[in-house]
Amino acid sequence: MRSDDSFFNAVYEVTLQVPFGRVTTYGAIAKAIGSPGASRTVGWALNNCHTMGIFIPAHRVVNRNGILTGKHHFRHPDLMQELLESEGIKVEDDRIVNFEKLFWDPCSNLI
DNA sequence: GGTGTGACAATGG
DNA sequence: GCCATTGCCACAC
Repeated sequence: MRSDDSFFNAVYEVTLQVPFGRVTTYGAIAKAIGSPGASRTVGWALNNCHTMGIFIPAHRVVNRNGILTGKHHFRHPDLMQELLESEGIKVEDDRIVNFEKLFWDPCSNLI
């Protein structure tokens, strides 16, 4: 930390800016922060987010297939689906329903 | 400074 | 159309 947390911070910023009831992908976030190939590192950053002691709506972040890959990394595996359903997003078989419609591109909606 | 890993993505068979 | 492999970038040891 404190070395190049700009990358991590960028990931958190984008993730926090995901609108209510919307979801995005690791690749989209990576691209939005200027590293389209760092999709894996995005997940890494989110994993460190809880290590830092801050909360990130990672439940809105899924892989390009719309699958809740990292749900198991939450405090409770079901919490991810709970939050998504609470936002009006339907999750079936750990997958986002109407993922294409709910997909939010930070690069297009960035302020 | 090199190696391994990590919640992915894209391509090939 | 699905399974397996490689590639990306950044961080931890």
